Amino acid sequence: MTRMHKENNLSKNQQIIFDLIDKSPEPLKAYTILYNVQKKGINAPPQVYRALDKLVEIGKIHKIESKNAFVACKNSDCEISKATAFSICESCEVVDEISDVKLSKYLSSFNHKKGMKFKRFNLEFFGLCKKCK
Amino acid sequence: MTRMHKENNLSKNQQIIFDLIDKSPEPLKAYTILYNVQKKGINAPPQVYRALDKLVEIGKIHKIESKNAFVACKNSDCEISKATAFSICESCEVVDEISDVKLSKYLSSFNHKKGMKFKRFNLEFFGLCKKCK
DNA sequence: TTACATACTGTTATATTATAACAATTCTAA
DNA sequence: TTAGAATTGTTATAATATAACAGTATGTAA
Repeated sequence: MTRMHKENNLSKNQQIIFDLIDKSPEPLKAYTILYNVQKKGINAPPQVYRALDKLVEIGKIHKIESKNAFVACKNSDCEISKATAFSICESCEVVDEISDVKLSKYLSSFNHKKGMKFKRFNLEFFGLCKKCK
Repeated sequence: MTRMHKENNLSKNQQIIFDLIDKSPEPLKAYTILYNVQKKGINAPPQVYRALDKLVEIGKIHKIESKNAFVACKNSDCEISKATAFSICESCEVVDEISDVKLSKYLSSFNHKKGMKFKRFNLEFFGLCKKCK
């Protein structure tokens, strides 16, 4: 077994999969990732999903729920990983992570009337990007 | 073939499935719906998904993306169906649609720096509800 | 250094969610 | 009344995700 890459805090599989997502200009789906890492010895879905789960948990990537796809976090080393917002073009499917301090603060301090305490949110905007409109 | 229930704008299958979702205290998944409407002659997944797609399109129901489940719209006959917000308890899984005019206005008028024009958004808050915290 | 707990890996099988494709029926509006 | 649009029914299959189990690596505390 190769040694783990603990110097940067990610295990071997986590690093391979993070690198792939981080280099991708678009959100990647789990099975697209699988096909692309089979040459590196990652052969089965559970290996991909486990790495994805961990990367989401530590904020290195985010899941775009409406697309079942994953993007690397672009916001200052994932400080706001529990407060995510994305813009999604309905035509060309481009996804951008929105980093807007005011928006983030506004939502983070939003209080539910029914007394719920929020720890996390995910916001997905849909529309047409500059090119497509 | 039985006649369609056009008096209220929904087809037979759409009405059956909407009624089920509307009566449910919790979000329903597509296959849970399927199992529950088989006695009414809806036998196959495409019949369920087609009705769901249409109901989402016309704003009678919403999809909770993080749960792949569907809830009836509770907001004044679905006027804001293109601007949805939900609170989700991570412990008991209770989901509530948030109807907060200020929040809705704030997000509807949010402008993306990159010049994207938004037509729609979906916001999901996660935390612990009153009972669970 | 050992031994224990925790995290990670590999693997097979299967569960869950969703759509393609095609044929037929029903509805609606002109 | 008839043509187009929407809906239905059906079979098959695609796409997404997890269960379960066995083994390996790593950190840490005795």
